[in-house]
Amino acid sequence: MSSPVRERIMGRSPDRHRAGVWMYDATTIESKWQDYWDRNRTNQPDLDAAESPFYNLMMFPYPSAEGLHVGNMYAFTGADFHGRFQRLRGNDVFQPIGFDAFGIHSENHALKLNVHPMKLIPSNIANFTRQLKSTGIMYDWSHTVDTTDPEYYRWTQWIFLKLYEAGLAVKKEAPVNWCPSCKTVLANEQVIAGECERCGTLVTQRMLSQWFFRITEYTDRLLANLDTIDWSETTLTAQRNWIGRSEGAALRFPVEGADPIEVFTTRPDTVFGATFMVLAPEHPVVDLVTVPDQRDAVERYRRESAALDLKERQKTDARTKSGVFTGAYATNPATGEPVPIWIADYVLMDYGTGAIMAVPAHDQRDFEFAGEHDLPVVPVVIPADADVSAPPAGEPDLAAAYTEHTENEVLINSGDFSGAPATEAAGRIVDWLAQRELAEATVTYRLHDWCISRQRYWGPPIPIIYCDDCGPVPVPEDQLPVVLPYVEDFKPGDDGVAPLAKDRSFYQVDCPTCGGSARRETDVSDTFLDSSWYFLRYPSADLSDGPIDAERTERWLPVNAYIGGEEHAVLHLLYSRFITMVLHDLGHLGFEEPYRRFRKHGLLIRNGSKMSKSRGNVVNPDDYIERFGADTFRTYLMFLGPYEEGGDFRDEAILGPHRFLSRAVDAVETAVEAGSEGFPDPAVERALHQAIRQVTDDFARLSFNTAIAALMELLNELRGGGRVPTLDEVRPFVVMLGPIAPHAAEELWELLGGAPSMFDAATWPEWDADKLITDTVEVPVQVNGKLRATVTAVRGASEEDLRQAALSEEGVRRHVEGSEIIKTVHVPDRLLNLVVRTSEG
RNA sequence: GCCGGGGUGGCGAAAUGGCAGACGCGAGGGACUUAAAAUCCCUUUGGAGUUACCUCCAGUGCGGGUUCGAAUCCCGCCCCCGGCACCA
Repeated sequence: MSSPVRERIMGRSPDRHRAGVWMYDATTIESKWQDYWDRNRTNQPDLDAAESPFYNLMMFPYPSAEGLHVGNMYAFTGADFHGRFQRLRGNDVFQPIGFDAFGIHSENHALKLNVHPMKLIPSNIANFTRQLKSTGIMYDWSHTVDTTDPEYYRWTQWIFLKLYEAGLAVKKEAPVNWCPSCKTVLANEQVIAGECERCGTLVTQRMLSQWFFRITEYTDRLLANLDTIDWSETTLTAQRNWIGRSEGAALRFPVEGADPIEVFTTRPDTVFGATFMVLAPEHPVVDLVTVPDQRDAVERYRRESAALDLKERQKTDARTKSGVFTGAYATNPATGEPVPIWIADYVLMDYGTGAIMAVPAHDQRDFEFAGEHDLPVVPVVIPADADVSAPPAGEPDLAAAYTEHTENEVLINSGDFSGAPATEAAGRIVDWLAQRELAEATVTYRLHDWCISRQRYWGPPIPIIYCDDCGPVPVPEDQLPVVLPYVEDFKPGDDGVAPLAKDRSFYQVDCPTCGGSARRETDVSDTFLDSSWYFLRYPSADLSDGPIDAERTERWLPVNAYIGGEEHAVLHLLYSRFITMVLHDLGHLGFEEPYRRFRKHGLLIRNGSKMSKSRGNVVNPDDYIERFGADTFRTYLMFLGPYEEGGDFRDEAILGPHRFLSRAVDAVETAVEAGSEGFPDPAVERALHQAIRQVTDDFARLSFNTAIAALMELLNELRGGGRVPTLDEVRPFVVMLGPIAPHAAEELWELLGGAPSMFDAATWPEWDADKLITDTVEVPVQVNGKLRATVTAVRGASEEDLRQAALSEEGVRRHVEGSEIIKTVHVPDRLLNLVVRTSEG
């Protein structure tokens, strides 16, 4: 009762009944070990000499003013379980953290609070740091990254210059997504269903001169390399879909007064059914071909569609497709027939060639358009089993004309190709047209170049100077960083001019080349550029004369394990792959894929929807950590459900993990008091080895909920029937508890006489296959696949022995009597199934 | 509409071709206690029959199929969640 051991751990304090539940003194233990780790640099691997480096990365947070929320912590805790597991397995684990603190997100928040981001961000970071340190996550705080630190973004700017030198950063006038509320350009990836990702405002289109990274130069590699990296399958699929490779053909439709109009199609086999063409309203050919009579109507339509915001343009009822005839005709390259040229806003200028051949019989949208504007519909593909000899004639039946593309189709109404299978005809038609230079096989991608210009304040200035005489001049490397100046009025203007354009002392400079008067670029770069290389910086965060140290990078990268949210599957994860590839090609990196392994974690659900700030259902972890301790909260979060699928946050369930840890402490304390050693009980020893096998496998595949369940089961076994476990029994248990509840595990490890820190001293237990084997096994016996009995048999018992044992069971006999056993299925030591047929039946 | 992930007790879940519901929450009962809390023990899918014990039937969103055997594999639906969306 009052043994020194108990005094020591529990302190016999009134605190033992916290949260209405008995518990060990988590507060004291957790601060004790956090101090210990800090003082002894426990979490700082030797970056220059580690022999078994393991880079365990998690997605760094944006430090919001609300602080760390449980969703962040869920992500980090899973990654920490994995990192600590790797550490106990003998690896030198580098697990850094940082802050993605630039960007519209932060800036908007500063605007809302009316606090300058240069004041707000540091205090947010301080708060995040405090919270993160309370979670017991194994961060190396000596190598953090803050993207707003000039010593960091100096190298972000350096990367821009490298791309510029390589011709991969170009300025071009382009229609861009414009958010009227955020007053800035958005990348396609930031437009969600026609709305701004940040504020939900409807996005409009504008023409602006912008800096683009030519990521489209890398599409093939970005796609092909996906087959070589070990990532969550769903993430790979998301990236493949985003890159959006589609194979097809470019077909040219000759037209008078202009070059032939090129279209892209994935179905060249349907070209005989192309009865009209549709161009995007902005398409340059429109000006050349529109007949005088139609000019007014065309101009009006163009103005109308330009004024529509994206959302409006997209949600237009599909059955009322607007459009205007240009009065001009092109020639269908296959039929030689004239086809009318229309413009319509359902054709997008920035996909394919901005023009389509319309095949109304076989495309839903073209069909609707034809119906709306009374255009001819000619079916050219029918199922192979349909009646080819009787093609539809006379008035086209619009409702019937539309057919889905299916396998086993053949062509009709297609000249010499009629009767040919559609898939095969596609290639032949392209070849046939190619002979007359009217077609070629091509590939089109959905992926666009990456617009990195932002007409905002809170980002790294783009390091370019415009000189009247020399043109755009890159800022010389030795003049980096181009420091973001303090600007009192950092609000964006709605004229598309960045806040920095109001600061003459910033933009007025001499040309670095000719010395003449020049003007700095006043746009800043996209936040995704900041985060596209942060993981490269971590190991070299203490380096000031370069972005990365070659030797350290060689030792630690590529990243061994990256864990993060699926929401970044197509943004950050694509951009960072691209930047890594470019730096590789420019000779700065020895690898071209940044993350060897990526696993997405699931979403935390609360009240039926995902936990996010925009849904207002976020939970702050501070209260839980204070009431139950970080160890309990960590265990609870990972016990909710499968880590890769997410979980339902219901806090009443936290008592389970809480009791588990309290019982674990109690078990080790009683073991130390009793002081017994060895493995006196074979059943318990077997349970221990089973648990080691299960927990080891589960940690390796991030199945944390089942790993915790296995340890709970083991603990129940160790304490079953009031049993006092031995020291040898609890030792491996404590080690396996390490990744889950590191503070408690350290305390118990020390109590067991181990040298701190356990993460240096302890080794992960091994399971012994011999110890798992029992002399006898319980074999389920089925009759016709239904369980009828379980028989105890010696391991490796023969089918005949099992059969005899089974037939002596009352429950089996009842179902076999009066029937004939026609077959026996025997899975050694696992199952016996007797298949019977009723004799009288 | 398209892509991805799901649907199993009152709840979170486990089991990936071989004993469905491990582990935990909640609930009910009991022990301890003056009492409460905490702790410990038992019960907990539904139905039926026998009530020491146990037996039978049904059951993993719905309908089919493959198999000696299906939550798991195949086909066709329905519903929920997340993402994308006139992508030619």
